[in-house]
Amino acid sequence: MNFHEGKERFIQAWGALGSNWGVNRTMAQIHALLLIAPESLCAEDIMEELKISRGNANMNLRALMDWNLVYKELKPGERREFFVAEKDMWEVVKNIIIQRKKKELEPMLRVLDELSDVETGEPGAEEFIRLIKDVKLFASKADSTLDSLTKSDSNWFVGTFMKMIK
Amino acid sequence: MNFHEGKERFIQAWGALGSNWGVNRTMAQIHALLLIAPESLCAEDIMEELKISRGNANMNLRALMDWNLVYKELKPGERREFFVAEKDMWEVVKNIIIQRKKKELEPMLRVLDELSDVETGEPGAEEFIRLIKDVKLFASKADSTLDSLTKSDSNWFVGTFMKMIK
DNA sequence: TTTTATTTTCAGTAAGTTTTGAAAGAATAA
DNA sequence: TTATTCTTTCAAAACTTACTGAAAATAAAA
Repeated sequence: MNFHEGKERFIQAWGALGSNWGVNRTMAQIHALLLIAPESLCAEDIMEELKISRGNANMNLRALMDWNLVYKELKPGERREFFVAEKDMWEVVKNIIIQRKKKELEPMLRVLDELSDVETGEPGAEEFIRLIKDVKLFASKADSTLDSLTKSDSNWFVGTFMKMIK
Repeated sequence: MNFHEGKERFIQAWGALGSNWGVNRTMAQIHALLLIAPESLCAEDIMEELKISRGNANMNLRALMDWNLVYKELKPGERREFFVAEKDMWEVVKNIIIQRKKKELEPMLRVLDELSDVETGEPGAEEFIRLIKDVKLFASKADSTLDSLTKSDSNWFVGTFMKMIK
C-alpha cells in the first residue's frame, strides 16, 4: 500500500471504528486527520479534506478539545485558529479511558448506590440485594483499575521503554 | 426505597445505561428483568412487563442468547420457550468483555495490520508508520490483557473469595 | 467607528437505528 | 390430515442522533 492510500484508509477506518467506540464518525475522522497531519490545520482545511460543513467541523473540534485529544494553536499574524492533535499515544489512550469511564461506568455506580438500600423483608428482596452487591463489586473494581491505569506510566502498561529511546 | 420500586428502577436504569454500553435499550431491559426474575419467563411475560412487541422481544432474546447472557429453558409439558439469565456475575462480565472486544478492538487490530506495510520513502511516511506502530502497541496490549482477564478466575480480578462462601 | 474575517449556534433536515405488527414458518396436538 | 400454538422474519413506521447551512456573535483590521 502506498503512503497516500494508507492515509486515506486510516481516516476512513478510524471513522468507521469510531462508531463502535462511542465516538461519532466525524469526530473520529477529524482526529485521524489531525493525527497524521504534519502541520496544524485550520477549520477550512478540515472541511475540505473530509467534505463536511463548517458547523459539523466546529462542533466536533470542540468535542475533541473537551476530550483533550486536540489543541488550538494560534499562529502569529493569523486570524484563524489552527488545530493540532495530541501525538503522545499514551495521553490519547488515557484521555479516551477517562471519557469512556465517565460515560459508561460512573452513571452505573451511581445507580447501584441508590439501589443498595432497598428494604429487605419481602420475598425475593434478599436475592435482589445480593445481585446489586455482586454487580457493584465488579463495577467498583473496574472503576479503581481504570483509575490506576490512567494515573500510571505508559511503560507500566505496555511493558516497553519506548518513550526513553524515542 | 421499597423492593418493588427498586426492581422497577433497576430495569429502567439498566435500559438507559445499556445505550452507553453498546447494547440497545430493550436488550438491556430484558436482561435486567431476567436477572431479577425468580423464575424463568416466557416471551409473553417479557412483552407484558416491558410493554414491547413480540418481534422486539424475540430479536433481543436471541441477541442475549448470542452473548451467552440468557439461556432457553424448556419445561416438560410446555410448548412455549422459557428464558433464564446467567446469574453468575463473573460469567456475565466475561461475556460482555468478549463481545465488546470483538466489536471494538478486533476490527481495529485488523485495520492496523493492513496499514503497517505502507511504503516508506515519501516525506512523512516514517511518521505515519511510527503512529500506526504506537497505536498498535496499545491496542495489542489491551487485547492480550482482556484475553487473560476473560480466562482468569473472578477472585483474581476482584480480590475476594466471594464464590467460596456463597 | 465601520468593515471584514472568522467562529459559534441552532432550527430544519437527513441518515441511522430500533420497534412494531402482520404474515410466514415451524412444531405439536387433535 | 388440519387446527392450534408459538416463533421468526421483515417492511414500514417511529424514534434518535448527526449534519447542514444560514444567521448571529465575536474579534481583529481599517
